[in-house]
Amino acid sequence: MTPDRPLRADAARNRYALLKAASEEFAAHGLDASVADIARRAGIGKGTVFRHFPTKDVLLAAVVLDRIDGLALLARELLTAPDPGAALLEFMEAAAGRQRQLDLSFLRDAGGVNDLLDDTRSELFTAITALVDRAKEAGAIRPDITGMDVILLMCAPNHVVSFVPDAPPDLWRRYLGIIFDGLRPEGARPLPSVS
Amino acid sequence: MTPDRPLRADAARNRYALLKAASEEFAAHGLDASVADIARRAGIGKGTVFRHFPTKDVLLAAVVLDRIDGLALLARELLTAPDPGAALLEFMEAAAGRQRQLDLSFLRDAGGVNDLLDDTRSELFTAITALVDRAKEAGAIRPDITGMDVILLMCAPNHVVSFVPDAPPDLWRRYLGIIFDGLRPEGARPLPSVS
Amino acid sequence: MTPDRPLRADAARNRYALLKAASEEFAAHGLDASVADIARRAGIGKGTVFRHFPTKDVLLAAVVLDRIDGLALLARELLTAPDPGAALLEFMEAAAGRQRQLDLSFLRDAGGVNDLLDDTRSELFTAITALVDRAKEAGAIRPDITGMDVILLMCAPNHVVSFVPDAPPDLWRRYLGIIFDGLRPEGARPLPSVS
Amino acid sequence: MTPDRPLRADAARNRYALLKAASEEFAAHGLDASVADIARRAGIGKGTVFRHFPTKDVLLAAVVLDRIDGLALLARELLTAPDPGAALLEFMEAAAGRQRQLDLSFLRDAGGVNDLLDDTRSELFTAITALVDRAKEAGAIRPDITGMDVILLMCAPNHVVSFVPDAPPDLWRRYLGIIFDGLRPEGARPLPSVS
DNA sequence: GATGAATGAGTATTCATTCAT
DNA sequence: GATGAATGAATACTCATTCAT
Repeated sequence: MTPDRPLRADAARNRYALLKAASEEFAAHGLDASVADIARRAGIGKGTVFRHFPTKDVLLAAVVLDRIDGLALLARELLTAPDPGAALLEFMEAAAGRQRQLDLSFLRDAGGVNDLLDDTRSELFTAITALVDRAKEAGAIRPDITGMDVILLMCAPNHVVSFVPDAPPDLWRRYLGIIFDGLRPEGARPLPSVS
Repeated sequence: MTPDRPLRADAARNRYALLKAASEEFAAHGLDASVADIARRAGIGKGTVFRHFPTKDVLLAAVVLDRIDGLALLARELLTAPDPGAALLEFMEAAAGRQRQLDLSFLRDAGGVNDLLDDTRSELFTAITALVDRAKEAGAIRPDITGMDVILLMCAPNHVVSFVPDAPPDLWRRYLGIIFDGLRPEGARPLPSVS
Repeated sequence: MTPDRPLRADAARNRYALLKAASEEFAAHGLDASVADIARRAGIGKGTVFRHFPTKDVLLAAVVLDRIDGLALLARELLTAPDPGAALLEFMEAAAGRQRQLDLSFLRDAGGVNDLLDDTRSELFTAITALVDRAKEAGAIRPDITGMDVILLMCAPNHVVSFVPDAPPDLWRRYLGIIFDGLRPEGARPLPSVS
Repeated sequence: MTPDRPLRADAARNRYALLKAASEEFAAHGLDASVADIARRAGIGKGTVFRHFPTKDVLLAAVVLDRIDGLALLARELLTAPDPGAALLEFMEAAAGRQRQLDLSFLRDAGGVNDLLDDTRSELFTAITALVDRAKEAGAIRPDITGMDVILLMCAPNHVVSFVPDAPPDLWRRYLGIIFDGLRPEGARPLPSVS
């Protein structure tokens, strides 16, 4: 994330605008977002994009890294919240809310490009697992749920909503509510074992 | 679906191979799947693809129609099953299972090409709503769930699993289990109202 | 023109319909006329087109040959008409009139495919030259005009008219009138010598 | 014609080479000239063609505009020449001479793409009509000739010559001579009235 | 003999990436 | 350092021609 040596002021400004623009374009058009559009939205030249990120894939990885990093930070903060169940819910809400701007699908596609990214992903995973364990200990969620389950399911509400044209902006909360109720211990049925 | 007049034997074989190959390629590469790759996978020439389907969009619509049609059929059958709750779960399992080869995202993208497709989509929606209503009357699922919720959520398990590299082939069952538990009346919390 | 051995009745019918359709399609769309459209217009299958003419070029040559042959016939008949000047004008009118269905541009593009075509072209040239010589002897046209001039200029009126969208169907007569007046001896200026 | 702001040196060079190559390829192969061939002839990449002109049609329009603009300029200049008949002949000679590289057929095919083109075409028409009127007043050409006649007929010599393989490069002068004699008042016959 | 399904080379156009300015 | 012009591989689609039915 922090580059090897400090950037010149204008370069830093460009890098920031670039990441923001890329995040928005990727959110709007998926992986098909064109470098030209990203550059235009950032108000810089196409060549400058490639000066900052040698390929489009690396740019994508940087955008994803930004997201993951923010989520990992939040997850660590919530570890000290008083109500573990509420903390987990709050985390999932925050994740879904931010994600609306950038489908975490990209998590899937941005692997192998950047070691830092893999590290940050691990940190996120660790923090979420801790959140989940606390919630389980508090009896807020059923015991057969793992951190990975939460990571995976927190992506679902936005994905689900993406099928609805002109969806109200907080429709995702409905699906997060349902899914979170599925995580609760009340009325839980044993989950199928997976081969 | 069934073409106007019977196809020549080779044409029928090609059409079948083409739909299968298209389904697989679209599943693997999304809408970016190239016609050339589809043709190669089907073992036919590029031109033959266009003889059967005048544009890539129409081909996509045909693939999607195949899926939707099968699902609608199943949903109608399950309307007469003895246990309404089990029937709904079975439907969602079948949907998720078939969908593993073709992300229903395509539901979203293949509109407007084919009237038959729109009709079949409506039929699917009607049948699912009936399934849901029966399950609600039987007390198998909470009363604030709609047919649309089910349609949307039944897409989630596969999406969720798509983030897992080398996932076991039935991992999706785990997430369907969790989500279905979220649909149950036990321990249900009121869902957030949506603006 | 006459094929090596007599065709079966249906084949002959097809061949005739094919030549007619090809003539019309070439007239309407130029060399870009598609074999599929020609076949459709003739009411026969595409494969049958290729049974009669091994390539599109050969089909074109056959169409052109038909035209040339008809013109050559007419030119020979007019050699015995009483007024040589009127005969030449009549020939040019007939040529332009028929040509409206098939731009003789094809004369240019259909060479080298068919010996018979080259022969017939020669016959046409001979007959026209004779028509011109008679007209010159009668003082109806200026002496520095050759048969080739007439061949070339008789194509011009239709070409000229092709630039006019929605041209009245006999606009070409206006331009043939002007050009023919240019062939007359009255007011003729010496033509530039050509290197 | 002159672009909005000065092009970089290399871009200007490319643009010029591109227009030249396009003009030649269109002349040689008509509208079927391929963009790839044009690019190759210009010595630039295919993509560069599309940077300069967003579609093939626009490129064609640019080529045609170049021609028309030059002709309109010349026509306006000749309006002040001392001998109106000679001025008209000179104009037609120039038109035919330039046209040898680009059949004005394109006048017909490049419409609707470019407003400037339509305007320039109108200017050309106005100037030619003025040239013709002056020549009529001077008695150099017959009174029943219009500006449109001249526009149409000035295309004819090159078309006529295009049928002659290996034609001497100034053969068109011969046919322009004949046609121009047809425009003269001496020996003019009434033109057929057109429905 | 006739048909039309299959083929694949060819076309216009896009876009990530490189490089001259 | 920044720019945007140039590049060419890739893509959807067409059509003359071949060949199984």
